[in-house]
Amino acid sequence: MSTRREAVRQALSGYSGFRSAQDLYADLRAEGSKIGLTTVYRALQALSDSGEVDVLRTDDGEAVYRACDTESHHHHIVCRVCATAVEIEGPTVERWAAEMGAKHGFTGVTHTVEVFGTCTGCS
Amino acid sequence: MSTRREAVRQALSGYSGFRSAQDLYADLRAEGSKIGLTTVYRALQALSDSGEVDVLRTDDGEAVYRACDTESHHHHIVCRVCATAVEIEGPTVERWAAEMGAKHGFTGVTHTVEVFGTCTGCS
DNA sequence: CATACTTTGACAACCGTTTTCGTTTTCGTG
DNA sequence: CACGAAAACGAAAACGGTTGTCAAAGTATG
Repeated sequence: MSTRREAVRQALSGYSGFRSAQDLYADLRAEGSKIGLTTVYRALQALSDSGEVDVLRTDDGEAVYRACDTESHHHHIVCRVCATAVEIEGPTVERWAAEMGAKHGFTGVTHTVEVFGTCTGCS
Repeated sequence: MSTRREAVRQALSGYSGFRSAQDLYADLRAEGSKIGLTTVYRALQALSDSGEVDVLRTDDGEAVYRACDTESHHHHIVCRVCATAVEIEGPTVERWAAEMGAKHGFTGVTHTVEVFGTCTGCS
């Protein structure tokens, strides 16, 4: 496990919400690191592969990343004003997605669920 | 309302699932149309603005569009091989999303849910 | 210290999307 | 029908995020 990857992980875990690769790169450079953009992308990809961070796409196609507290599969409810994200658990959805897959003869079923709203502070 | 836009709308409604702008462009050209890619994008954007089609992003950042048969809110299960999409209903998820929002003090809660799998024909 | 292997980062390539801009089509009006 | 303004069109260039390339730097091993 390289130092650079660790640096990216730390930069990401300093935030509670989602952060884009470019943002993280800017953060690290601002801190004086000489890291390259390529490496940030590679680190994020590796972290995402190992399940240490979540990835999702914003509406304009940019990938955003988030360091998760828990290892398990879960979803988020994201404030559409301040982008704060709260982790939510959903045995209900998991079961529902699996059922729907089975019902229509689909195998290897996965799903993405994102919930958006306005949080208490922003409404 | 222009002829081109109508052509794009029809090309899209010929499919039951999601279709990318590039796919639609290829479809139209294959039919002999001399439409330009730019126009396809413009038409899709206009249709999306007016709420006639839904847009979402695939995991690799590409925008995909669908013309919905029903006005009502529903989701899809998409085959990751052939991209066929089946509409599914989910009172369960709707309720779950609403509950989660309320539980964390979020207002104006919306959600996106997409289920992926491999359909019977492709597995 | 020598060697093999991995990681790094500058830079270029990619790809879907958007913008630009000159041309064509559409449409209301005389 | 003819005319001119306004809208739509499409080819090509620009754009922006992401990924690939490759030589240099780092690291472990013997």
